[in-house]
Amino acid sequence: MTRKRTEIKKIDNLSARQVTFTKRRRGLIKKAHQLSTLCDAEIALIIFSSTGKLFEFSSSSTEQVIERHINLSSEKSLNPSAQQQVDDIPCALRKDLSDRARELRHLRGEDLHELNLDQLNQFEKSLKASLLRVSETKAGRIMNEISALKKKGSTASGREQAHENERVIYILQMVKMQEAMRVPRNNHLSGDYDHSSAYSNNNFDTSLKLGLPFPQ
Amino acid sequence: MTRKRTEIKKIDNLSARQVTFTKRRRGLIKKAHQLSTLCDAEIALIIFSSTGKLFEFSSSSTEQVIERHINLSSEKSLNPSAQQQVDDIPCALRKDLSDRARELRHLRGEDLHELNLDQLNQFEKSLKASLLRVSETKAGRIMNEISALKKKGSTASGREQAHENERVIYILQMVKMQEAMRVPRNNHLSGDYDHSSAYSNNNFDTSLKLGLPFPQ
DNA sequence: AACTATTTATAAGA
DNA sequence: TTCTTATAAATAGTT
Repeated sequence: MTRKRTEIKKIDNLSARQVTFTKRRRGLIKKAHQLSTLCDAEIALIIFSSTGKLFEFSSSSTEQVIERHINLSSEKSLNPSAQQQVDDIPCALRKDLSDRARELRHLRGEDLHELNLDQLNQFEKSLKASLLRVSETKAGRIMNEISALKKKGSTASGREQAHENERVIYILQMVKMQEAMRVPRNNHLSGDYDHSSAYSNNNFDTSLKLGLPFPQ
Repeated sequence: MTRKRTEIKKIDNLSARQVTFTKRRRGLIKKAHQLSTLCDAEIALIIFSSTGKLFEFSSSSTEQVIERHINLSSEKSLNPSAQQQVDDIPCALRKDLSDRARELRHLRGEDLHELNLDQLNQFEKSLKASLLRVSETKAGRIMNEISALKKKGSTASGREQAHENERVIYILQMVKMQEAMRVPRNNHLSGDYDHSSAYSNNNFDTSLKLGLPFPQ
């Protein structure tokens, strides 16, 4: 929407993504407010950033709009059990609990035998996505540390400098660690993998030798 | 916002209001979609027109976003007693639920800002451990497939062979995939996995060398 | 955090 | 309703 036409796909660069998120989030909430005012509409807008931070706008209260939405949905759904009474709630809760417990076990790498190969692959994918997020979060932290240091560095003097130097060394270690622990980005299942990235430092034997009478 | 600057207050004229509602509703949903795509955000947008008609947009499912919103709200509120029913059991359950929800969010790479750098490193470690287990599990599956084939191969004859070949190709793809999706070995900082898994039951005469992260 | 060149959204008119 | 168009508003890249 300016300087250049923007393609609508995930922004790779973390800081650019954060900036765009802030700008567009504000714009979106502003528009939501305008629509609710101009046209007397009831609106709830819930936004979770990729880091999990919550932003919301609501013309009345988010809970109220959610309730209205749920009421309408459950009216639509021909499932009367969805409207259980007090007695059923613990039951549903229990189900929820055990579902989550199961997912947790899997995410911790436990009971993986319950999953088939496709599910395992799916799972590996999402674990990698999580790792990527952790990396990004760490990278963000480290950048903040560095820019804070830079600022401070210009005003630091005398004995402060010593402590600061230690801090710099610590951060450099963090950066190295971050480098070393980076996970390859490609996680598509089929075809052409990018072996050029991130695999240069692995010390596994990657040769595949199968004594079967079939082409590799 | 054109031809004339628009004052943000309820539009008196009904048909003008309806026209504006339609236009701006579309615009808003478009923007919400763009934000969710560009910045990898999870968004739910619920719009009730003044006549009570529901319009909604959600990057995943509205219910999912609502649930996340509710979880976060109930976690934040330090007043659990207000949400509780007569029993203690639902209380404990609810607590359990939200604890697990929180851990799940972290494991999915959400809300990582809640963690400090050390916790992030810890977390990265456990994610990698999980990934390793997934790899191992997949490797085990693949090995089993191969040895099953081997056994069958000796007795297979004629037309069975064709189907079997397909199966082998499938497995080879799995093996390749396994290769490509492997995570680089952990480094000094994140530590020390136990690589002493008992994967030496190599009881078929075909030599299989997989770049698996444990000793053969 | 501010600027600005452009793109995008949209109010009014056809 | 749909399309057109003049203009307001949003915003990507830059500083």
